[in-house]
Amino acid sequence: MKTRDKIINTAIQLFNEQGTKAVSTNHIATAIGISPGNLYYHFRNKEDIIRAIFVQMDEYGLEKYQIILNKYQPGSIEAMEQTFIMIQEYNWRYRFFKRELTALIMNDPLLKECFHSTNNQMLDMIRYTIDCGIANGSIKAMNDIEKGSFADAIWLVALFWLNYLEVGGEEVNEYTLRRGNDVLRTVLQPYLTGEILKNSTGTAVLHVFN
Amino acid sequence: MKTRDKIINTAIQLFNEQGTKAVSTNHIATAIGISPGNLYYHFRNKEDIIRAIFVQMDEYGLEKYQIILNKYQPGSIEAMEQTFIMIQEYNWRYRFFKRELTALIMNDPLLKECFHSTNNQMLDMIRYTIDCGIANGSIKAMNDIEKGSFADAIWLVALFWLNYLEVGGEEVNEYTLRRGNDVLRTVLQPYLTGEILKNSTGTAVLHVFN
Amino acid sequence: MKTRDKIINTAIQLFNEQGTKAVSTNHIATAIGISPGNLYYHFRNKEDIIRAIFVQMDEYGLEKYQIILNKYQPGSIEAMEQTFIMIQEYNWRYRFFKRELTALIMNDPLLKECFHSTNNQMLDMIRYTIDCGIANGSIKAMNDIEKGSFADAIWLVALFWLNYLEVGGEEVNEYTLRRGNDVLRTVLQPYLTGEILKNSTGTAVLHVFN
Amino acid sequence: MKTRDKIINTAIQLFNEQGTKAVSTNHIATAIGISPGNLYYHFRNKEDIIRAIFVQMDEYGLEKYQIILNKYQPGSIEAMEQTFIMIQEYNWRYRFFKRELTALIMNDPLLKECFHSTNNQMLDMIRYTIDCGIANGSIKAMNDIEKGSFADAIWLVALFWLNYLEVGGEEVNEYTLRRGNDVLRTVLQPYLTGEILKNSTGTAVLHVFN
DNA sequence: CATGAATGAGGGTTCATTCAT
DNA sequence: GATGAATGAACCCTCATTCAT
Repeated sequence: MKTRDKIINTAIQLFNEQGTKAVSTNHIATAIGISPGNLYYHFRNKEDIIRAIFVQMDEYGLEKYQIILNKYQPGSIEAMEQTFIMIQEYNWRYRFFKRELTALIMNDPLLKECFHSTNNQMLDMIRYTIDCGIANGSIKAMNDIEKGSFADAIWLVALFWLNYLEVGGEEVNEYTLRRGNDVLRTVLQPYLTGEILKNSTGTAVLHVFN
Repeated sequence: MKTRDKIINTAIQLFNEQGTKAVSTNHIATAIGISPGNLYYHFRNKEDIIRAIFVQMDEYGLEKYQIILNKYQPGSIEAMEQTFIMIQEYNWRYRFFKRELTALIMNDPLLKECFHSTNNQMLDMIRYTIDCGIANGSIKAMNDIEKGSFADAIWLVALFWLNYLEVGGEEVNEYTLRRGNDVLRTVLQPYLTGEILKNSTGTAVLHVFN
Repeated sequence: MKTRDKIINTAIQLFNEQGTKAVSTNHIATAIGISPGNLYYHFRNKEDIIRAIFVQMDEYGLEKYQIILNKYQPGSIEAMEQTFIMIQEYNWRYRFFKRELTALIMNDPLLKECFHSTNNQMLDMIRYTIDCGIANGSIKAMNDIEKGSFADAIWLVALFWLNYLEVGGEEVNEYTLRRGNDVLRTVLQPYLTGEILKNSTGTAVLHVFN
Repeated sequence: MKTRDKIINTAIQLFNEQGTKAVSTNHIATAIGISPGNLYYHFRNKEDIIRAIFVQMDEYGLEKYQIILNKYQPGSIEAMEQTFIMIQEYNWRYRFFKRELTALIMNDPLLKECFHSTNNQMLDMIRYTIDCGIANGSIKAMNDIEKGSFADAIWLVALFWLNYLEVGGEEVNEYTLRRGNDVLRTVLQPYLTGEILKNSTGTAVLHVFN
């Protein structure tokens, strides 16, 4: 693996374990076995590393989402569930990021802009998915205000389920993630036309988190 | 005002504005106009300040909640809405705390225990409220698993609406808080028996946030 | 007991346990249950406390020595043994002082002078005792140079036996103190005329150290 | 000279002059002309410096002792005298260490263990030397208890002669060191078989202390 | 690409001491 | 005699960052 990638991956791991403030650039360099100077050859500063991680996050998320879109009908229940699972896996993989999001964004306007752009794209996708669902009859019709709140509710659950678990002192595992899916379904189900959501099997999640 | 209270209040303000890591104990002391030594006369260390803030938070939340319970029927829609508004105000007042929650809890086991205890109490209250609602007929009957997910959904929205706004780059104001109420209603409404929730007027929120 | 004496006694105890640098004036005040201001009403500063302890030490040592002189013939073996035991008890009671002696003296010229004066008095007493012993025939005759070395040897053992134990990682107790007496006898015996020193019974030491 | 060595040497010098507590890490750094950060690049903390000094002490003492063993017959009077002179030189070179020994050991369990190990080795060597002396007839026969006291007496004088001088307010110089040798001889001589110890010329000491 | 010694500002914290009450 | 809040210098140590090699 290239040094640059080693830095990014090691940084992600250490940030997840200890938080960005507790992990110094020298810690990262030591963990990889390179010199502090070398780290600064590849990145201008610590923020630069975090921004690079964000770029990776972005690409990773998009890629995974494309896979889902290729497999499942947009607006279908399956697509929604798979997306939720994917987002949880994503949130777990980069969990330091969401945990410290506000602080990170406060200190780095560039990152702030990048993040908001991505976040808005995701919300747009959700709204588009809802529109698809309404169009194909799987979701009940609703006006724009209702649609906005519905999208917010879904995105809120997807975004913060992991934080909700952490904050509640619960481990992140197959079972607690399935519970997240149940919560999402609690929000979704009343707005679906008829088809009853199958119980999540959790298998998709299972092999992802280890 | 006593020095101890000045320290707590100034710390809250600076933590909210810049985050706990960016605010040094000397910053706090300077902001108040006292010596660094004096700050350490009143608190053993930085964590001690944060714990003292948490104690204040706890008391503040309980007090506000009592006021609501004295005014509104537990399990009623009004009580829920008022509680939601109250929680948002609370979250805003101590917004650094929720933003950095995981990191704070990671570094201070004492705080971790305190927080989990409070958090579980809140969840218990929500479940109790749901039971009241079911008992008095305002909420549809549901089994225990459904009830668990329903409570999680409600608590998730209440806990993280502010973070959702911050993360989305939206200001916290009367309008965005009302939207939070709308999202909560999106989740609640389908599980209510008949009575349609009135649109939130937002007046209660209005004078609270300035 | 008067506050001033409480301060001195508590300071001795804490200094013995933790060393003078680790024990702050506030620690002393807290340990007694008085305010820091009150401590500074009784003593001008920390050094002043240490000097007061030294004065107490001096009086204590003199007093104990007088008791021995009243009971035993100066220059007799019994007087020497009793004196040795007394000095060990004294060194133990104020053990922080000998441990940190050089450092304390370095930082306080006043204390330095006081200590040297006392120390010289003790050496004079030893030389006088030797003279007595030679005069009454219990100690072999020797020239002045030999007498000087002999006095140094005796005083060295008496002064540093406790430090020798501490440095060697040995506890200070009845047994190790008796060993100190044996070492002293190893130095003394060859210079005595005929009378064989009785084995130390240790009883005198026993009830002193608890 | 390498920075690491500069730190060690400067630390020894300053510690000797002012004591370990009075000398801050910043003092050391300033004295060398390096930044505080650089000092902490080479040593984890202040204790680490002291431990490094101890390691140097150990090596230095062993090396010097080997030289003596190669030149003089073990158990011979010459070897003892040379060793005594060497130990005084050693104690002077690292005089802060013996002065503060108990305090240093109290605060650093690692150092404690290291020191005790070295100290026991030295005592073992002395006992071995006595055995050699008895075996080759230069030291009178004695039982084990006597041997133990004899070894303690010798080691006590060797260890604390310098402290005895400091505590007595005497300078450390050629003359006072020779007096130390005289004291040692006062203890030794009665236990030697016949050969009379020559007066120490002190020449070996002379060129060592400047 | 990479090293690693070096920088220096700043962080949390302690403590001898003061002083108004 | 006594209180206790307050001071401020100093301490140990960290860390993002630089730069000669």
